[in-house]
Amino acid sequence: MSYIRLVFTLDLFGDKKTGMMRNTLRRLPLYAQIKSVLIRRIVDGEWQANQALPSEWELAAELDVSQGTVRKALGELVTQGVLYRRQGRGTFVAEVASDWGAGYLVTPGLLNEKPDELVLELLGCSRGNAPDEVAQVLGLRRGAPVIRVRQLWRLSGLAVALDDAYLPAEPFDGLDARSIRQCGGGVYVTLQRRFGVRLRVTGEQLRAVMLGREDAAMLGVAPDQPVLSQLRVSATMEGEPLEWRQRICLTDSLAFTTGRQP
Amino acid sequence: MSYIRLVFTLDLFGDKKTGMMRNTLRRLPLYAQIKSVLIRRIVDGEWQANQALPSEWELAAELDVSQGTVRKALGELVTQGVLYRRQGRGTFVAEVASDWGAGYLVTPGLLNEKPDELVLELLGCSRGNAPDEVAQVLGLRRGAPVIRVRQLWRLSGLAVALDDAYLPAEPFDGLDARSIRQCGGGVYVTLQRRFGVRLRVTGEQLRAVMLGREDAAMLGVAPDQPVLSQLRVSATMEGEPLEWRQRICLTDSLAFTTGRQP
DNA sequence: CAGTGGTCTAGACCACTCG
DNA sequence: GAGTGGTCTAGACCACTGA
Repeated sequence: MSYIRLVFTLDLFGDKKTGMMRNTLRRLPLYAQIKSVLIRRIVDGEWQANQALPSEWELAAELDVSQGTVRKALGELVTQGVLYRRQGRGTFVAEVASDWGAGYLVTPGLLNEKPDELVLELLGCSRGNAPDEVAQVLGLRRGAPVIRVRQLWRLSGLAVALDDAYLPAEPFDGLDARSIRQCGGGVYVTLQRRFGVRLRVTGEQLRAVMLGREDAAMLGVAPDQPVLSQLRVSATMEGEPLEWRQRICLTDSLAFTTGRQP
Repeated sequence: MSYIRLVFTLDLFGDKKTGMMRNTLRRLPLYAQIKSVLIRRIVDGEWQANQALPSEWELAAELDVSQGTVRKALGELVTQGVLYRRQGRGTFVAEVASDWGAGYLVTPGLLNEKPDELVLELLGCSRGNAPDEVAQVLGLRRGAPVIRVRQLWRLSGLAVALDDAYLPAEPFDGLDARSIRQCGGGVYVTLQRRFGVRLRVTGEQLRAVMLGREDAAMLGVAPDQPVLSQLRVSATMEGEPLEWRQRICLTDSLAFTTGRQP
């Protein structure tokens, strides 16, 4: 519409008349640029969770690309879990990912797909220095200031998992137990609402270890039993790692499935 | 070209002239039907592993659909891991999935992406009756005849995992230790080569358990240590479950990552 | 250089949802 | 019935590969 918008569009997308990108300007495919624009606008709060985006045709007109290109961009965001689609209704912003992450707990045996009803409980939020491993993964200097968040997961009252998350302190100045509780207890929800940062899981490792005395006390179970140790790194949509998290998960009565919740 | 081909095409795809499917004939989208045709031809051995398919345009002409539709079908098969693409070269049939499956072992810490060099060793292949859980998952009657395959995984000589796989005996009559060894020791490779069945993992569960005495002996390690217990069900491309597999995985020096190998 | 996958457009119709 | 996502086509150009 405006001059600003016109300049912006030309700069970002190149020559539209031909339907092709100018080679000199080309960095990313059009649909990838559309993705970035949409992510930016979602993170900036232009559309809230479970709210519908403009239709594919409206977005196409607004962004001055074809509907197919918008569709491709939306499709990738759906795959990434940022959006979801409902035929005949529209495209919607997904809820921020749960702190639990992909996968879910089910009764062992692979048939009963009982979705979990996990309850998250914040144990504490403190400041400290980054352990070497955390610093390395998050790209911080040794001993850099970090925020440590400890959480407990309960399934129908019983403790089933214990989380230990580290975030760089610098970009998250106001993050404390109160603000996390205010947002419902989840780190990801809090980062989204308070800092406009939307994280996604980028790496995960699993091991079987013996439950230590301290963790056992936190969980209220006997020590010296085998537990699933889950290591996870999450990053911004742009790929910058911002969270290192370790989880101890009891799997004596529940099994951990990989993949998304159905 | 021929009469047979014409009838086949019309029956399968409906009215091509309009570019739309006739409502009366419609069951699946065109691209999904193309997928089925391609899977059939791949499983039938029309193209071998790492061999190029005809180009998208050739397939489009042959199947009497547009290149875009072929592309969408190929794209989903790439996502499923059946095919892979190389820009400027072509679309190729992927190797049959390894018995190891998705995920891989790495040194703990999430940074070193050292791909594994796992060696598979066949311990035995015997016939027996399906345990109840296996029968239930595979849709067999209680005590139905099954084939049990035991395998050992080694990483630079050291045993790291122990597999216990069950398959229904009926469709796999000639399957024995000799034929599996002949195909390199993998169950999936053997099923593909000898029976034209291509399996894909459809479900996976993980738990932490204590290593039992017998399994410890098989692995040549001390019992009473925590190990990762992995339960997996695999099915044909059409979705019929055909394999139940349990794995014991040592994770004291190696961590198990989720997701595909990079 | 020819051939391949990768991107993009414009236009069309279908299937679903909801008022 | 209007509006949305879902599918399909035809045609074009780009970027990469390998002979």
